Amino acid sequence: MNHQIHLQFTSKKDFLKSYPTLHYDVSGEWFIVTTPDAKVCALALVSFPHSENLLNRYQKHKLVKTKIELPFSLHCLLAGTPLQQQVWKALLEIPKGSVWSYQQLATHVKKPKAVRAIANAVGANPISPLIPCHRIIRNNGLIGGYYWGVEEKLKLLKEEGVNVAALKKTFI
DNA sequence: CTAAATACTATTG
DNA sequence: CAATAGTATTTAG
Repeated sequence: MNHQIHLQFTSKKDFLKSYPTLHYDVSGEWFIVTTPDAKVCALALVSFPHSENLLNRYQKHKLVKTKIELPFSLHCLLAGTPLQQQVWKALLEIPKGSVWSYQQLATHVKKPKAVRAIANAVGANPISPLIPCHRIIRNNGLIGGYYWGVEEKLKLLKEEGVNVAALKKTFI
């Protein structure tokens, strides 16, 4: 997945106003939602357990099944609350191979006590394949939740060279 | 506006 | 360990 990523943020309200209609399709292993002008709004693996839930999120929009091909350069348009946008941007700054706790992430966005809300924002991100949300773990070394399952999360971390065993010192 | 919910954390027993 | 209260923010009603 060596795509080039352009991120663009918008509020949910504006998003609905600007794009009452969305396109979606399954392209290869990707389940993909875009705007009519080919900006990616959501991306998930088709193996995603609740891929219909993803569409649920856009229930206020008109959803049209269209043939979509995944371009090399991804222009993403993410609709979210200010906090979510902040969190998602911060996630992209996490260097490969390192893991952050929710606490660190919260501190990074200057809201050290909002960990719980931050966790919410992390989980709400619609393009988990692009945003390294798997690099976030709980403070005590436990692996928190993951949309695609904890196993997948661990696998991704391992591939990035993270010493997973050291993380779960108190786990299992 | 209010109440419920949260992919968390720190503090108890 | 487990239960619980506490925290900030989003969502739903």
